[in-house]
Amino acid sequence: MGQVPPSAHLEASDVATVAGVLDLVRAQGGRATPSKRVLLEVLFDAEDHLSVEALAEAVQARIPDVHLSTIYRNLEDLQELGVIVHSHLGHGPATYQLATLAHAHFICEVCGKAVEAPDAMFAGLAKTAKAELGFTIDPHHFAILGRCGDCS
Amino acid sequence: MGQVPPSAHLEASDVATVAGVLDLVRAQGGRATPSKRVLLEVLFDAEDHLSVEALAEAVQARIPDVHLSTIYRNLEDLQELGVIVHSHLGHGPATYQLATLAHAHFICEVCGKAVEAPDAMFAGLAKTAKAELGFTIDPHHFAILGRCGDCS
DNA sequence: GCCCCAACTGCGAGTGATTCGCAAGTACAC
DNA sequence: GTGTACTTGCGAATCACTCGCAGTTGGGGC
Repeated sequence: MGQVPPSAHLEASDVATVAGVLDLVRAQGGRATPSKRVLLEVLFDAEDHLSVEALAEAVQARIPDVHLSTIYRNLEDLQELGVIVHSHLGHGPATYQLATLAHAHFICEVCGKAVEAPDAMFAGLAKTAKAELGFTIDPHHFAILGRCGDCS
Repeated sequence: MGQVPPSAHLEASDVATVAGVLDLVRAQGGRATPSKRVLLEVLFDAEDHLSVEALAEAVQARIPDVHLSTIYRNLEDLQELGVIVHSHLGHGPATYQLATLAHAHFICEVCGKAVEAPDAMFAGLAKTAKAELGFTIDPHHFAILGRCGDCS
């Protein structure tokens, strides 16, 4: 800790640092445990989404005895706090990342390549879905399949 | 069989009837087995997508001893032939339906309601994805999450 | 500082969906 | 009819999680 004042009246804000998230965890009645801290450090360091397997490997590199079920439980807690999200990039296990970095994906069903899709690309669909179906879309959760340029 | 001539030179066409699909199966070196026939009848009768569990129940109502793994294997074969597709409507098991009936879905992440989305709604996204990323999208496979009008 | 207890953890077993290996069964080309 | 390659039933295996439980520990309260 350092850049965050010793609490007093912090309000679920400053989720931009590991320490900030741990303050939020405590504010919600949780505990700032080593496994949670290291998991957060890994997530903050990650450049893209990670599978639970990859997360576990990274966490266990620093704390060897952290059990997979603990990773799952911590991920679930952090999701409930809204700090992270998971998404499904095709079949296979889910991937996790910081909520602030969430984005949509196109996955090539031939070569498996994942392409990140800018949110702006979904503006039209979001508008139509809202207007015609009353539906507010969140395009981040499930990837959209298709074929990349090389495989068309 | 009846409306399809006894083969001779049929060309993977007429996939609009059970008999037509079974001809295609044979043409590709497969066998027209009872379990495959009944599975197809169930799929042709179905109005919407069915889970493997529902399919198995319907098939077993007519042929009690069909094993789940047989259902899975037949579904896989029919997918390879392009006759059916499966899609994921949120977490939970996949659902299957005739390829000709495939469409996209919006799923409410609060109440779970599934809304069918007309393909036209994706025309803009398809165009932009193609133009900007070279990506040809197939929006049918994974549902898009969000909130329905009632839950917003 | 110390205490206490709810939150957390490791561990192993359980679950749900799907896949696999194998030996017995059967569709269908010849 | 016959042979054989495709199918099937069955049970075990796998994969991604989830759960129950008993022991551990963070951190608010004194």
